[in-house]
Amino acid sequence: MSTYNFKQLEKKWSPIWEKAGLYKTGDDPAKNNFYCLDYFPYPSGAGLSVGHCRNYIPTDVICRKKRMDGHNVLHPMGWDAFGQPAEEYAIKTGMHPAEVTRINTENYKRQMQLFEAGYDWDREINSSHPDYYRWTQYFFLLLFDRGLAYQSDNFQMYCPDCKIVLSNEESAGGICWRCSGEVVKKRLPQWYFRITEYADRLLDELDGLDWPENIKAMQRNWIGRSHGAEVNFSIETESNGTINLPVYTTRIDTIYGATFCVLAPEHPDLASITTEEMKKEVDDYIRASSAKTDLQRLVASEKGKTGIFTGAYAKNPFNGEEVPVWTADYVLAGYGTAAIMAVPAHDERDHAFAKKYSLPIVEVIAPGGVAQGVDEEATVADGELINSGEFTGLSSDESRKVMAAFAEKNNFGKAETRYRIRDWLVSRQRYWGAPIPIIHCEKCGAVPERNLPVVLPDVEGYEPDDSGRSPLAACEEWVNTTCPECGSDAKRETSTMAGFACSSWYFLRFASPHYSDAPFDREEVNKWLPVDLYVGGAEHAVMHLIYARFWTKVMYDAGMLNFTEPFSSLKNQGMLISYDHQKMSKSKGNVITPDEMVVKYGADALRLYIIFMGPFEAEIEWSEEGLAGTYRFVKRLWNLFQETTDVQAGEFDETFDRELRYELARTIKKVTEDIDGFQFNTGVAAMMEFLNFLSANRGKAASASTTWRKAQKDFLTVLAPAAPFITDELWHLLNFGDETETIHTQKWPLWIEEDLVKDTVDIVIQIKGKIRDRISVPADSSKEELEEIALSLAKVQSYLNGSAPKRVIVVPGRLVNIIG
RNA sequence: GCCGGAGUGGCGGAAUGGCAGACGCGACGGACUCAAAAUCCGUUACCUUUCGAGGUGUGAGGGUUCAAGUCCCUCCUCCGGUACCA
Repeated sequence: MSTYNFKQLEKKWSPIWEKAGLYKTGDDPAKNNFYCLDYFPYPSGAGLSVGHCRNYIPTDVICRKKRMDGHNVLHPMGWDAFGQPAEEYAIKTGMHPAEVTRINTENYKRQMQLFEAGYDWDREINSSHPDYYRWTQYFFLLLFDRGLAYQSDNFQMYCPDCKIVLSNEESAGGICWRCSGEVVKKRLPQWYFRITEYADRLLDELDGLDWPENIKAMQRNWIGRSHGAEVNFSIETESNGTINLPVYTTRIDTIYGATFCVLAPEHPDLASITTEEMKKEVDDYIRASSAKTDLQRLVASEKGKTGIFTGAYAKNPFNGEEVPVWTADYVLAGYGTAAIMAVPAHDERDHAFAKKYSLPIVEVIAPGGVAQGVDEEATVADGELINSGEFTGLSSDESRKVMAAFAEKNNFGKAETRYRIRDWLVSRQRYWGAPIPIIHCEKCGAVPERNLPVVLPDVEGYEPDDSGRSPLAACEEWVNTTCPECGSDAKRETSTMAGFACSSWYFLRFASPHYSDAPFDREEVNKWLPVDLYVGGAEHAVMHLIYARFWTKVMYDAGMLNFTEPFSSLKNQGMLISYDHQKMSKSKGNVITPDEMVVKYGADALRLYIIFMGPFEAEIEWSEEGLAGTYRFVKRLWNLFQETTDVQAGEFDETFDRELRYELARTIKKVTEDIDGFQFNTGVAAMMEFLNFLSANRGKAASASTTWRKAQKDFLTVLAPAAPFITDELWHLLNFGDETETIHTQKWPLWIEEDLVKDTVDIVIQIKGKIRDRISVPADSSKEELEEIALSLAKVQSYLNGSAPKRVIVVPGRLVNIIG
C-alpha cells in the first residue's frame, strides 16, 4: 500500500491525457453539442489567483461531466490581449507589448494546466494577432457600411490618470472602470457605434435569456427606456428672433404647473437666448460648471442647486404663459433635449431649485382628487389634474396620452421615447489595439480601408500624450497613404479600437478559429452557437455583455447569423475574498495563487475545495483550513481504496447490500443533479457522505462484494470531473480498465431508481406539531395503518390522556400529526 | 432614493411547506506515539435536567396553515448595481 502522492499522479496523468486528446472538441454526429465558454481573459502580468479558479474549475467540471454523459464539448480558451497594462509595461520597460503579452499568456496557460483546466488548445486565439484583428476591423467596416459607425466631436468622458477616453459604460458614475479615478469631460473627435439604434431590441430580448436577474436588471436600467413627450416652448430673443426650445418630459400631465425652464450649461442655444444684461453672469456660470467633473457637480448640488437666469422667457404652448428661462447644471447635457420645463410642484429637484431662487410653485395634480399642498415638498404621485385648462379633471395617466396627441395635432410636440444609453465611444488614442481601418481623404472624407488587416506598425514609443493623439500619429510612413477611392494623398486614422470591440465577437471565432475566408465558418457557428453556458464575473453586466449582444444583432441583420442572442445561459461566479477580508489584488499584496496551493495540496484537493467552499454565485472568504479539509477527503479516499482494491466475496449480507445500493443510487443522483444545476458544493458534500459511509462499513465489504466493487467504480466515475487525477489512478489500480483507457472517457453512471425505494421508513409522530416519537414502519403503510399505529403508541396515549384526538394528519412516508 | 440579492451554530454553509443545522472547518475529549505531526474514534445550536428527557431557537414584529427557515404583510440590517435621466 502506497501513500497518497499527488505530485506523482499529476506528473503521470497530465501528459497521458494530453496525448489522448482528452480535451479536443468533439465531433461525433450522433451526439449533442455543448458550447461552454469562460469570459475572455485579459492576460495580466499578475497571473491567476485562486479567485480566477472559481471561474475555470467549475466550467471544467461541467465540461468533463458533459463529455461523459455523451456530448460533443467545445470548451476553448483565448486571450483578450490588446489593452492598457501591456502597453504601460511597454512604456516603462521598452519591451514590445506583443512580447509582454506573449509572456503573460504563457503564464496563464501554464497556470490553467496546473489545476488541469481542460481546454482545447488547438483553438487558442489571441485578439492582438493580425489573423484575429483583421476580422475585428472587418466588423468595424460592417458597422460603418450599415451606418452604425460614425465620427463626432461631442463631449465625452476622459480619464486624466489613464490618459484615455472612455465609453459611458466604462465611466459609469463618473468613475473610470479601470483605475477608479474621476473622469472629466473633454471634447475630441471620436468614433462611435450607434448602439442606441438597438436599444429597444437590447431591452426587449433580455426577457427570454436564462441570465441572472440582477444582470438583466442592470442592463434594463442602463438602457433606461422612458416614454414621454417632447414639447416645444418658444423664446422671443433680443437679437436672434424666435427660437424654438424643445423640452423632454415624462410628465406632460404637469405642464400647466411649469413655472420656469432650465437649460443645461452646455445647451447649444444658450448663448443665443441670453440677454445682453445677463450675458456676463451666464458666461461665468458656464465656465464654472464646465470646470467641474460630473461627480463634483453632483456633490456640489447636493448642498444646493445653482443656476442663473438668462433674461429670456419661454412661452408654454399649452397655456400661452411666459416663464423665465434659467441655466443650471442639474440639467444634464447628454439626456433628452438638454432642456426641461420645471414643475416645482411635482418634481423634487425643481422644487428645491424654485425654493432657493423664489420661483413660483403652481399645483396641478391632486392625488385621489385631493390637493396635497406643495409648499413644503413636491407631490410626485399621479392624480387628478387641477388648474389645467381644458384638461382639468383628467387622470395623470389619461392626460399623458391626450396631451401628447393634442401637442402633435397642434404641431408643437409629440409623444417620444427616450433612452439613457448613449452611443458607444469606441476609438482610443492608444497604440496597443486594433487600428481603425479608415483613411481620411480631403476629397472623399472618411474612406474604409478594405485591404485588411491594417497591421499595427512598430513604433518608437508607446506613450500617449495629452493632446489626444495616438502614438501611431508619429509613425509617418504608416500614416501617410493614398485614398483607396481617388488615389490622392491621404492619412490613416490613428486611433485604435477599444478592447471591448475584440471581445464582442470572439465567441464566434472559437467555432472555426483557423478559418481564413471570413471571420467564421457559418456551418460551424450554426453547429455550436449560441453559447450554451457562459461563465464569468458580474462586473461586465453593462460593458462586454451589452456590446456583444449588440454586435450579434448587427450580424444577424446583416444575414451572417441565424440567432440574435449570443449567450443563452449566463452564470456569474462569486468573488473570492482574501484572508484580510479584502478583494485579492496585487497592490494589496494578499493574492493567493493556485501555484502555491497546488504545490501544497495538489490539484485535486484545490479543485474540490474551490467548488465545495460555498454556493457558486456567493462571495466567499478564502480558507486554507477548508482546503486542508478537501485534502483530507482525497487522502481518506486514497487510503480506503488502497485497503479495498481487491474485495473477495464473503458471506452475502442482503441487508447491507441493499443499504449500499441505496446509498450509491442516492449519491449518483445527487451528484448528477447538482453538477447540472451548478450546486457543486452539495454535490461534493454528497460524495463526502458516501465516502464516510463506505469507510464506516469497510468491514462489511466482503458481504456485498459485487455491489461494493460497483460502488467503488461508480463513485470514482462521478468524482472524476472534480478530481481527475486520483480517480483515474484508483480506477486503474482497481482494474476497472486497462492501460489504453481512462476514467475520463467512461460513461456517466445512471442511478438505479428501484434501489432508492426503501422497505421501511421512519415516521415522525407529532402531537400538536411537536415531535414526540419516531416509528419505523413498512414503506407502503397506508394512511389508516399509520394513524392506527400512531394512536396506539404509549407516548401518544399519555398525551391524549384518554380523550379522542380532534384531528389526525397523516403524510405517508413522513409523519403523523395528532391534534388533541 | 430606485433596482437586484441576502440575513440560519464559533466559521463556510445544508434543508420538494413536513425530524433545522447535511457536509466541511474550528474547538473539545479519547486512541496511537517517548513526544509531536499525521491518522483514527467520539462530542460539539442554546438553556434546563433527576441524564429518561423538557424548553427555546433560522434579522424583528404580525399573519396564513395541523405544520413556516421556506408562503403573505410591515419593518430592520448587510451586500451588489445605479444615481439630478426630467
